[in-house]
Amino acid sequence: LKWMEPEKSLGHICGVQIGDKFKFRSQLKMIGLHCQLQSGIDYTNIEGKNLAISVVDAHRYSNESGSSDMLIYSGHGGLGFLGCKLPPEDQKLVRGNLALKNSMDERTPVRVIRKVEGFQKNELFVYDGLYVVNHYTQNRNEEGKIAFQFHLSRVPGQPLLHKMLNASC
Amino acid sequence: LKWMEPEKSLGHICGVQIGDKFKFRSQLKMIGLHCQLQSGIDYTNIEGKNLAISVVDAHRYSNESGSSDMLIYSGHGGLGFLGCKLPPEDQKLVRGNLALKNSMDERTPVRVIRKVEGFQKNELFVYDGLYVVNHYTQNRNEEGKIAFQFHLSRVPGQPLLHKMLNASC
DNA sequence: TAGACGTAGA
DNA sequence: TCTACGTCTA
Repeated sequence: LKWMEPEKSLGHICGVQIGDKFKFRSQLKMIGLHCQLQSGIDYTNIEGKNLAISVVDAHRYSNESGSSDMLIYSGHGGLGFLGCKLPPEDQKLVRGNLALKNSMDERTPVRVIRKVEGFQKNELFVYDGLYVVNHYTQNRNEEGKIAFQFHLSRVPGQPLLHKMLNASC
Repeated sequence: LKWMEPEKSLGHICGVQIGDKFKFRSQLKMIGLHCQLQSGIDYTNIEGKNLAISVVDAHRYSNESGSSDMLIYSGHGGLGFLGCKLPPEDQKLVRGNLALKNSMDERTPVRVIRKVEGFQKNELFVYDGLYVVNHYTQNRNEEGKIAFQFHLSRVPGQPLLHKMLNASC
């Protein structure tokens, strides 16, 4: 018996609800919510174009979350993650970054998973539902290197995450 | 129900035989053969002294295995593993390195697990039985940094590993 | 072959 | 907080 890789798809995953919690990235992969074990941006080829299907905000880059329905997600690459000892480089519009741009162009939904503080300092990954990429910026960071920021907004009409979290306490 | 960490102990593990194969480091940890997920040297405090209980040779450092009953195991640290992009440093006689020295002084056995090529390029971890640390050297490597090498020899009277591997093919 | 928002223990 | 002979995908 061989485990079948779940097919990568856009939008909600059958059986997974907003507020569902997971301890390990491997669990996100198992159920097909986010199929990358370490990479923050997951994407797949849909009709010849690479589209982002999910992102994990584990606070390893300097993301920002102004309000509960906004997320500013840093692009990958450039060795810009917090605590990296290697000299910084420019980020490039490739792989996950390019996929997020394509998702913006196509206005396709992106699943968002957030790492949150759980009971007794345990950290958990929580499914926060669907977002769309409104736009992205390409700036130079403090080290003078190119860095992307993708501005996501939560698709309206979904249950509020903090209410789901409180409900399950 | 909570999974109990196996107690770290010297010598053979009950139920594990020489030649037993494992795909993941997490499995070595589960059965208590080697309780570090990434670290190559596992050790524990026995009567006030840190003694090495197991090492994994995954060929990430420049180890040498002259014959089937010898193993020259590189110390950890100093960023000396193959492919490391950071500037090299001196290794220090701490943690795993110190534990291997202590094991030498006490002549206590050290379990050896080797990563080997399996069927169709699959790599596997194989239990190779008990070794003792005969001596260690402290040299300067090509970059002029201090590096340890621990010289282990296989405890006599154990089944030959290659015979066990052939037997299970 | 290299990159990647991991994970647990010291 | 930092280290560490991992593990998977592209």
